[in-house]
Amino acid sequence: MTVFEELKARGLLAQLTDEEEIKELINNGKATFYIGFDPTADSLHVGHFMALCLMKRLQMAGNKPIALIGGGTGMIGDPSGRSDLRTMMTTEQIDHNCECFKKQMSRFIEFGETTETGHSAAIMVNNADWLRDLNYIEFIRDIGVHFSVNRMLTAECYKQRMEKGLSFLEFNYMIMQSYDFLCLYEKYGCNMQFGGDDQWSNMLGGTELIRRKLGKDAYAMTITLLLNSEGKKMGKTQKGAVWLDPNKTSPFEFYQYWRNVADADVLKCLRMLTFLPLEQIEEMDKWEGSQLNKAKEILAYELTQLVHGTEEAEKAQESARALFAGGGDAASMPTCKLEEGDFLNGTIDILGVLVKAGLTASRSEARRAVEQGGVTVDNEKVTDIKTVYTPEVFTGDGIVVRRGKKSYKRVVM
RNA sequence: GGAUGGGUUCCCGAGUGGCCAAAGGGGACAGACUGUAAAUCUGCUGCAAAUUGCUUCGGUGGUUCGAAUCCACCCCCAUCCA
Repeated sequence: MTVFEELKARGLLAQLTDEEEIKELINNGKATFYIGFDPTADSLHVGHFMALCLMKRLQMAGNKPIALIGGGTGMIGDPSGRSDLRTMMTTEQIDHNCECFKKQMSRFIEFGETTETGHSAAIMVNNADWLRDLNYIEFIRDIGVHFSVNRMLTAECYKQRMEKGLSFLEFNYMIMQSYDFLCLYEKYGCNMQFGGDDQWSNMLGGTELIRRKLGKDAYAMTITLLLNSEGKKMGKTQKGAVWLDPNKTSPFEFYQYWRNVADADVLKCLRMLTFLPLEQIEEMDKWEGSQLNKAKEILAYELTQLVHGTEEAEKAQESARALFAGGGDAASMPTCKLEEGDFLNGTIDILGVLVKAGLTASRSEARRAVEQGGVTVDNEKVTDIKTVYTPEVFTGDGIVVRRGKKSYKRVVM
């Protein structure tokens, strides 16, 4: 199976400028492609992960990947798929985020020097290098002439914003991204750009700019956004994105997120996010009912392994099994340490413990949780909000405090 | 710069002097049911030393016994005009 066929079979392909040409290029390892990542936070998330997987797949097929970090475009903020202006970040923040991105990416993609031998080694560039020092007049004379405002306004990404308002700053985003493509084309012979489906209009801007400016052909292809069965973007929780940084989303939380996807979404996730052979996935497609739970476990394990490594994946799986299937020892259970100062008159009440452990945001919330029967300490339901604990119970292994079915913490001294 | 309509809690949205910590919906959380799923039902959803007190309706001042609600100025958003 060729790379192209595989991508297609996994349901990853969304829109392509020229299917035949792209197929030809990537199947034969003749593509030098780039994917841009704007440093909107200090960690990558699941959406980025998909893009990185795509990079990896194409790299394995002999193509040369360029990971573009948007230290320049991040200064502007992509309006695509947004209903309002992004909060502007300071240059320091952006640079910090770029550094974080760099570190995380190196875990997934093999980067290296561009040598004659290692022609498929990936390279990483930052568009801050050419965007931040642009001269406005020169730039709009040189690049700006090639863009028709009339046409830009018809682009989907701007249309949505016509109701809520769109600032001139954001309006320029497409031009910046197009310019990136042009620069990479000239500098590295980058002839292809990939990205999320929401990037389509920005990417077309680039191919068109290259055609107008250089009279050359460049291609663009988008990957399907990972949506759940309800049409919402996956990889988001109430608390925010599911991060790849273990300090922001622990391997266990990460595992749990995938362990808990809806029935309707498991197979799609397996196909789009994992590297498991398609035949194996097709086999799982026949599973039904509670058997799908097995598929969810596989999904969660596979992804945790890809992102956090085998050891962490094992640990997360162990903990999950111990916790939900009962019995066993939750080895890597998240722990919270109490200080002397947390005790008042030698005791701490259950509400205090819940807040301290981060299981509830406030004492009021903790109170409600207890009153509703959602709190368990060492497998015993706590019903009295006045329950207090003395320091002794936290010595040794401490106690296991559980809020609801899925959040728990070991509390020690 | 001018005219008009707006800014309410996580989101949408009601509220035009006290009965307002603020209707309704969504979401989130918890309970029942289950398969760590979905659907459904129930509860709950500002904070706390908790039958009470405190802080909150874009901001700052003011009127009033009392303001999300009235007044002044300011900031922000949308639409139309320039």
